[in-house]
Amino acid sequence: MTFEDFNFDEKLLDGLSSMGYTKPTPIQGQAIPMILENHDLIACAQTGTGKTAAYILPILNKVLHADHRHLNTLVIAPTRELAQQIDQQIEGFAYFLGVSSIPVYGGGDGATWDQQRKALEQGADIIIATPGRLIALLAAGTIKFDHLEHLVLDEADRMLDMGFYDDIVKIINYLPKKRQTLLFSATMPPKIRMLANKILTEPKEINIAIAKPAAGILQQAYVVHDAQKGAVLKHVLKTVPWKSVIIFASTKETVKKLDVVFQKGGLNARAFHSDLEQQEREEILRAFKNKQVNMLIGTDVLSRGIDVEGISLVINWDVPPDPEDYVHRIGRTARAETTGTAVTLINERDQRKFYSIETLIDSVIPKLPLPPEAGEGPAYEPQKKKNISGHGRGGGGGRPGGGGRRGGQGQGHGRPRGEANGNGANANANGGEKSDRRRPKRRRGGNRGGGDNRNTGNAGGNTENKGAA
DNA sequence: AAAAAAG
Repeated sequence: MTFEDFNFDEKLLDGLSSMGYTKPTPIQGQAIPMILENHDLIACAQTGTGKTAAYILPILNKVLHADHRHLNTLVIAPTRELAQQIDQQIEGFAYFLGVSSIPVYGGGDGATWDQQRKALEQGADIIIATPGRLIALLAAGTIKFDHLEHLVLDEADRMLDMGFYDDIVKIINYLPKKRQTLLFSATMPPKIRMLANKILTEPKEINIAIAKPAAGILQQAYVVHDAQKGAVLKHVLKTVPWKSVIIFASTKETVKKLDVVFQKGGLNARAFHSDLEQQEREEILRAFKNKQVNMLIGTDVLSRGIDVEGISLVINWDVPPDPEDYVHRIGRTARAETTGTAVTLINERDQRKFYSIETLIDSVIPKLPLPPEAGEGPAYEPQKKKNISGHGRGGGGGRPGGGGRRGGQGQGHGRPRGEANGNGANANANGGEKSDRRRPKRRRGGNRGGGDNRNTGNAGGNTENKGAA
């Protein structure tokens, strides 16, 4: 299949080939014809699947022949950075097409507000907005959507997580009833279904996304006490090759603390979170993309959608509260057919959360032994039972970081894609069917045995849960 | 149980 198959306008095809687009991704192959046929669409897909182009290209093809005096398309996205990025991607094509787009989001000073107003007065074909500012502009009467033809909700699940349900409904009340609506979401929880029923008409459905990280990502974890995180972080930064790295933490406070440490260490790092001025956020991201800054310490505001080349390493200082966020965090590496490493530090409190991630992605992530300088860590026992005090398995030999057991660890890195974990644990070879919703209740094999840490008896633990209903 | 987004 090629882009020629879609009967795109010559100008768009020229643009595509000069930008190096050759072959549609799976989601593009499925979504583009449906969108061209004016169907509403629910698409389960993550970033990194070519999702943005999947809706932008057919919309651009239609906008080419539309009346350029009116706003034609509204894209709503959860974060400002994502809105910017979508806008930039559109600009890339617009260059060839004479189609215009405006990003609209808050956080700037008064000047930004005025700029956006002015830009809107000049008119544009496509507007990419975050909900808050959009509502403000609608309420002020600055934006008129009387002739809108397309509405896109990007990362819809994320937006609902962030409490935007009412805002979205409010925005939709300003839109013409007759329009094409496209909803993209990484997951399909009931709330998304409800929203879809409310705002879509006889939608087609596509399901591309498997909550499964790209094949090029080598995933690893260390089971640690809090006090050991620093030493392990250092070790990882030293032993895994990287040019640009993102270190994720779940709270702004943690990000700020880490930043202080990094600055003291003289590292070329910047913190990234929502307490920063928007201008600063933009400047930092720009510097990171330019490689003037090579380390970013960020909250989950960075975890979705941000596409920066050359991030070969992602470190999770902690386990994200929402398992989906894990997939998004590590998806910042290994973009565009490259490979990358994702390392997660798991303390005692986070073990259950990490286990639910392993369940979600249906694979067991290897727990590496701690480097000697970090000392000995706790065991990985996410399914901890309330043991009657005294017995239980205690710690005998079950330590992933078990002393002296480091043989052959270094080779974990830089492994070619496809055998990321180097063991059978990645039981994911199927095309990604998620029939496997079971939730094992039993304690798994864990790291018992202290043998080859890459593959400790987890498989065995998994087979048991058939009986559990 | 945390972040983000309007000001």
